Amino acid sequence: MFTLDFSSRLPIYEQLYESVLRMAAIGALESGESLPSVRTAAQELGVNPNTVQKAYGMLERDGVIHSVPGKGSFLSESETARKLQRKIVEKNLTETIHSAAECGIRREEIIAKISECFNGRDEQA
Amino acid sequence: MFTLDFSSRLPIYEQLYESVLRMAAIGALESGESLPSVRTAAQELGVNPNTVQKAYGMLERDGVIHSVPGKGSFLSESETARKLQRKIVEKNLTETIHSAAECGIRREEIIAKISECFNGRDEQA
Amino acid sequence: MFTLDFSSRLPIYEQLYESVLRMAAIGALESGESLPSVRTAAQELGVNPNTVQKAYGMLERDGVIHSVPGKGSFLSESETARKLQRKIVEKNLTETIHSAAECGIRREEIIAKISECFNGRDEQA
Amino acid sequence: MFTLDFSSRLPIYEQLYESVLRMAAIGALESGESLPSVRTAAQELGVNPNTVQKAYGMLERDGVIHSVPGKGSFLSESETARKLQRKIVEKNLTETIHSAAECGIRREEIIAKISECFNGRDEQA
DNA sequence: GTGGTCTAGACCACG
DNA sequence: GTGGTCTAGACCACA
Repeated sequence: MFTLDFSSRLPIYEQLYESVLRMAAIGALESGESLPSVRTAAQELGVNPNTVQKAYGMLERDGVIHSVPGKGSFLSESETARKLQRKIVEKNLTETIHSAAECGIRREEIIAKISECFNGRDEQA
Repeated sequence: MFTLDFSSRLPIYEQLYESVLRMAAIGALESGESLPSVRTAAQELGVNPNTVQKAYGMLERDGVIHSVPGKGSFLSESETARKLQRKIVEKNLTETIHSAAECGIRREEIIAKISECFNGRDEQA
Repeated sequence: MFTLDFSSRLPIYEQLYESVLRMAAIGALESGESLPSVRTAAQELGVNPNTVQKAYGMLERDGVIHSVPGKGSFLSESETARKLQRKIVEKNLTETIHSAAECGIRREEIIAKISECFNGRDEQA
Repeated sequence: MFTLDFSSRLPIYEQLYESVLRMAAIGALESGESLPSVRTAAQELGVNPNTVQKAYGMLERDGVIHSVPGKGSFLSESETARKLQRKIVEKNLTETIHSAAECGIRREEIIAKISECFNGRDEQA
């Protein structure tokens, strides 16, 4: 379901947060769809329920999901997820490009990198 | 001297590492130039000497600086710093662009962002 | 019939309790009027019968309704509901105003808020 | 230092959150002032460090405090706390007054309540 | 010493 | 069964 990298420096709960957000943003999860329960997710991912709870808590705080005690956790309007995800990615982009510019990477090189990354993607659209 | 942000989530030693690396990469520090001693830097930056020591240690490990016992720390070939910095920035760029592509940001939007960031820079070159 | 907000943090049974109490207090339900059966209400509201049972139980405990075995639940003297509701609201008011006063909100601001809330209400009375 | 009510329905971490926020909002804590460490606060309050951590985490997320690993937790601009506190209290006021209006409490009664609550307060100003 | 993450396991309220 | 809170205790990174 969700991907975790235990050797990463990023906390597990943050990875899970991003994982759910990303899936919601790209439409792999739909509005109102129910997420795996805290315990189920914990078991499947091999982590402690508290860790999942923390990730779900952050997602709820940010309006991406809403948890109903006794019922489960559900995706809120997927538009919320899309907007949030986009905001995060844009922030990352701006920061990264700035730091690239600062150390003398030329505009053309970045654009070349973009082409690399988009290889085989645009053709689908 | 070097820039630190104490409210950042990045460890101080890592910020210091990046700060020295960046200054070396853009030529603000020259090959062979001497760095402030661990104690001096610690005092000026208002941080623990251990923290400076750790940053210097990492820089030495990566060949950016070299310590001469009893004399201090000196910048190695600035070309080393430039290469390393470039490698890091390119890695960041690739990752960021990939994640942007993954969540549906279009190629044109990224290029637009680049133009924003480079505004007023290219003219200087 | 009754209003429930499933995304609220308040338990459903408590929302239902308040909803019935409010309707009784404002006269939308009259003395002796029969309430929907536990099962009917549960079905219409899309909640678990246990939940309705719990709300009804609390209302009966507080003398707002009374159940006649085999016949159903009926509103008691609506005066009871009014008094209870009033007691609750007054308690809330006192607490809220106190906490507002504690953190430096001025008397005039609260009175202004009251005018906002009563806009278009007093005229009806 | 901070007040907790273990018999309250409000979670401890939320009580602690509100307690710190209130003290910051009324100026009992000043900008930049250091808060008791997680462990210290936990011991003094007789709760688990994790509980304090959760409260501190929420305060940091809301910009009221900022935690520096290895150094401690510090109050951010106290203006942030004041604004947040005010926003919360105003929301409570509006809700409470609305519900009072809904069940037929008259404007004058609420104003009378205000006078009760402000007894002995305004004279200080 | 500090904050931060994670686990294991208990208990409660809700449905 | 569900989510939510809390505890106890471990471990890490940082200063």
